Amino acid sequence: MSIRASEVDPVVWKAIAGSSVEIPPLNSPVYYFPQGHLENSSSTPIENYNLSLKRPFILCQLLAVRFLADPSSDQVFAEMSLQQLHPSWLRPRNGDNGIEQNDLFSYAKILTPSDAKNEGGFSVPRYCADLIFQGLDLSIESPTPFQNLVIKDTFNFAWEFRHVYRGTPRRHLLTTGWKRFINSKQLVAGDCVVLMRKKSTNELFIGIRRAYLAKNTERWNFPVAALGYPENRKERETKALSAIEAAAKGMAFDVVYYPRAGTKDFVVSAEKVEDSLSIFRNSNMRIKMAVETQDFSRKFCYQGCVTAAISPDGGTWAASPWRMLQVTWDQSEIMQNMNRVSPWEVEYDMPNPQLRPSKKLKVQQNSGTYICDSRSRLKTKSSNSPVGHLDLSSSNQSRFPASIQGARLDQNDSYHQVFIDPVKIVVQLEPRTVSTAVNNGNSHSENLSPGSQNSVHFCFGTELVGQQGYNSSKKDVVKSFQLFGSTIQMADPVERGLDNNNARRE
Amino acid sequence: MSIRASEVDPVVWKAIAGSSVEIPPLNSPVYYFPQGHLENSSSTPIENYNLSLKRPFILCQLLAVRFLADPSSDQVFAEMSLQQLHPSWLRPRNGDNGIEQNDLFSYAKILTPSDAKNEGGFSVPRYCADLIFQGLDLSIESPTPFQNLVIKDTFNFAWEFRHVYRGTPRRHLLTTGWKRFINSKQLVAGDCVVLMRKKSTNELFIGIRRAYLAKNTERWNFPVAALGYPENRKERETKALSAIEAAAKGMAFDVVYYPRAGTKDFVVSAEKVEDSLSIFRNSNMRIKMAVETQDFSRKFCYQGCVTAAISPDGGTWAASPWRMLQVTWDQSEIMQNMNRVSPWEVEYDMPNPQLRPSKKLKVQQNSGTYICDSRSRLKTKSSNSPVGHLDLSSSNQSRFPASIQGARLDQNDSYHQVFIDPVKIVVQLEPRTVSTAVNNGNSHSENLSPGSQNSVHFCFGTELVGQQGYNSSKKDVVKSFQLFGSTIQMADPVERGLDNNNARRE
DNA sequence: GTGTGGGCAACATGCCGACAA
DNA sequence: TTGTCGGCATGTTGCCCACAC
Repeated sequence: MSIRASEVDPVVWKAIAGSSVEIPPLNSPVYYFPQGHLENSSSTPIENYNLSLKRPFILCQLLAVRFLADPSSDQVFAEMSLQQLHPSWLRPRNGDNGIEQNDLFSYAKILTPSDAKNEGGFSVPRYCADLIFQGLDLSIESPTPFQNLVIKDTFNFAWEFRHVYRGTPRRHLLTTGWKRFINSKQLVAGDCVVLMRKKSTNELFIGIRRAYLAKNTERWNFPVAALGYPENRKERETKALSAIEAAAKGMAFDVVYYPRAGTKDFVVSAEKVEDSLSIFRNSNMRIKMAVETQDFSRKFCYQGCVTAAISPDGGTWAASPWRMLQVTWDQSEIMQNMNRVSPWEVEYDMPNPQLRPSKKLKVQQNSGTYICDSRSRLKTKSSNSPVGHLDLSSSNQSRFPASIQGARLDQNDSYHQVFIDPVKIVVQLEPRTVSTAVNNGNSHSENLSPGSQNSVHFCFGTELVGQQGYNSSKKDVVKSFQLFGSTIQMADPVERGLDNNNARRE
Repeated sequence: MSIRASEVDPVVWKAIAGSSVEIPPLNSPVYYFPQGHLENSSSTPIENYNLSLKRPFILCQLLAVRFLADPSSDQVFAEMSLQQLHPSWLRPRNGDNGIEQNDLFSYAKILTPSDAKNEGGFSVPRYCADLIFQGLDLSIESPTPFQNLVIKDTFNFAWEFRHVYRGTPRRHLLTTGWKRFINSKQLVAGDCVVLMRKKSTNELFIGIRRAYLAKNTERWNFPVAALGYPENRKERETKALSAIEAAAKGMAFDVVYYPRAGTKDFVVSAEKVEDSLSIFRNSNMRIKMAVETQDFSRKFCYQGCVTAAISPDGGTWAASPWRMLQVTWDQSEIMQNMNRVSPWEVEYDMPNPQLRPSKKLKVQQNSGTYICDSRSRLKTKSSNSPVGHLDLSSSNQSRFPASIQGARLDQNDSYHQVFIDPVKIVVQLEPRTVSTAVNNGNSHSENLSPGSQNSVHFCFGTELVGQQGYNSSKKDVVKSFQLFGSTIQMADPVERGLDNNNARRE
């Protein structure tokens, strides 16, 4: 596939991929989530894989990114080279992956039936014309002033369109050349075209993003070699599995990432993940999530309520934060397939802005030491313990004071215990003590008793870690492990029914 | 593929496949040539396979035939079920494989550029119209008398064509509907359409045979799933190889046969093969071969001269008669890719008709005993000797008197020795003594000396077998084996340069 | 401001006899 | 007899404005 794929200007790539896609900066530390990789590459449910991974996430360095487009489907995708990160290997940050510069205007429009009809042209919204076709001479006299535009696609193939500004009232239209374009690209109503103009050169670009929202429609018969075609799923799955295998061994590996509706970025900035996991949260906590509008040109914030944190209690994905949060959305009909999200996808509604960890605060706090970063990163790689898939050791507890300090600076001074029911595999969030922090006021389930459900304890926040570390007295029944700066306790399932406070700790 | 393939009326199938295709009668004994199977299924040169077969041909019984068409390419092909034949298993002959009945008129025409042009119609040759569209009312008054014809394709899909008889001078044309047909079938100039009418029902049929003569043209980009598409070659090759494996073990096996230019039938009537190999021949012998005209509706006889019999002197295909004869054709420019043919494909020019073994003579001779058949068939299966790929034993010499008698009745009383050069892998035919038979008069190379080339001796004719059998005195250097009623001597390569008569025999 | 429909002109398709090989 | 060409009728494409939401 690499042979056939074509390089795309990163800025153009990003505009086509959409605003919800985030490619971390080159050489930055990232978390690689095999679960997300499989979701993105395959149609097999995650549960059906029998992998043996030490942990469900791998801290990596993003060594290289290639921004590509698949000629057969005209869809953009990315290849990323990753390697498991050892802090001593960390290369100097070079934040430029090519898509940060702001040299591009872009406008996305979902094709209307009229746009996609075989006879007609393309109706250019006024805002789009002003933004992209700026500088056209519209004063040419009748009849039908027009000029031809040359717009390049992701393969640098130039398409010529006749642009007219006519009708009563006047409007912008692309006529001659448009039919050839939609036929050639096999576009139908509902697909999205992205019109772009590079500020510096005034070059015009056009990209397309097909409407793959409904997976089981006939649209999947379209020869989208790299995307949904069943024949290629197997191949992609195989690739993903061998990437995971290489990743687990610490070898450098390549992943292919297809931005498309329904799947998430599985290579996520380490900072983002750690921030999200170090933030205080509780059950029924109000959250919001920015979701792309249908034409993915803008984002819209949906609000909802965390009802549970769900994670398998065993197997490969045990205690994985991937899609950990179960959310009930206020507009549940719109957000039907968004019920499971990962912590770094959402923002927390904090009435008191002081409670929201800001990047600036973070930077101050970490200046010179990267306390928070090193804390969790060490956890993901320091363990040689063969017990299970995650670090189940307390070998890093000597670092906790630093992490506690870091957390305190974050003002996450309250902590919560999370109880996993090993049968339902549901983690219940329950607020515990509140020390210095102001509660967010939405925890109306504060007294909800997990009573009969506790067996594995997820502990968010950091004070708990310290307390656990120093308060633990019993052994051998409960396993504890480190997850992103939290100590996680795994109780023996037979202990189910015990009061939380009686859950044994190591 | 079988799932997608569609059954075709055997008579229609045969008309589309062409006159050079011969499917032996059901339950009849046939020879299966793995070489030919690979040629038909794959593009890999035969030499590159590393197979271990006891012999390069397998006597089988044709258990079943399915006449099919591939929906994606609209090409006909056949599936045959075969099983290695033990005489005791021979089922009663039931000669009806469905394609012997003569209930069909057919006419084939290669599409002209005008026929295939997107604008025009199809010009129906007068003979075709008389034969196929017989009974049309051509007396309808002007302007443009016409009537619509319904013609079914190989999938029983009915196409409607407007037939007109017009122009000055008058001619038959298919107009409306024709364009849709050629576009739908993706026909181009050079492809062939076969028009058919069933006599009994007056139903009309249409089949197509694509012009795959030039293999490395763009035409191979056409999605001919079952035929030339590289992706499917591998699959077909794998199927062929597993069929060969099963065949070698004596298990029943299925083969898929694609009639197409450049490859030959690889399941051939046993009688035909045996007849061809028991016929007297010599170097520079005049032969003729019936080759289909380009529209494969008729045959044309080309004449030529056998210059050599070529066969590998070792390996899987040692001494295989498949494409054994090297021929120089009188019209060499037309017959460019026909330089290698199998003996059963050609006829021998015999000025004296008494010398030509006729079927009637054969039947008389074999009545009740099938001497000739059982002779060669036993040879192909009687050996348990592990020495090499063919029978290298003399264990059947007790049967030779019968075979000699059979051969004598065939009046093949002269014999010839064939010398294989183990380096050039070329078998030279040389006439030896002529006893009762009249020479064909073309053997102007009678005195050509193979001198320095002899090492393996192919002996055609049967008297030689007897002579060899009784004259041999030396051992251990030369291996001899039975091939279709001939004893074949393999000399040690180091013996090259010896006079033929000194070649050691077992 | 923008989607859709009807009118209509320009264009493409494909049927025709003429002609020639 | 039949392949191909130019002519021309017919059907289709796609540009245009009007109108509606």
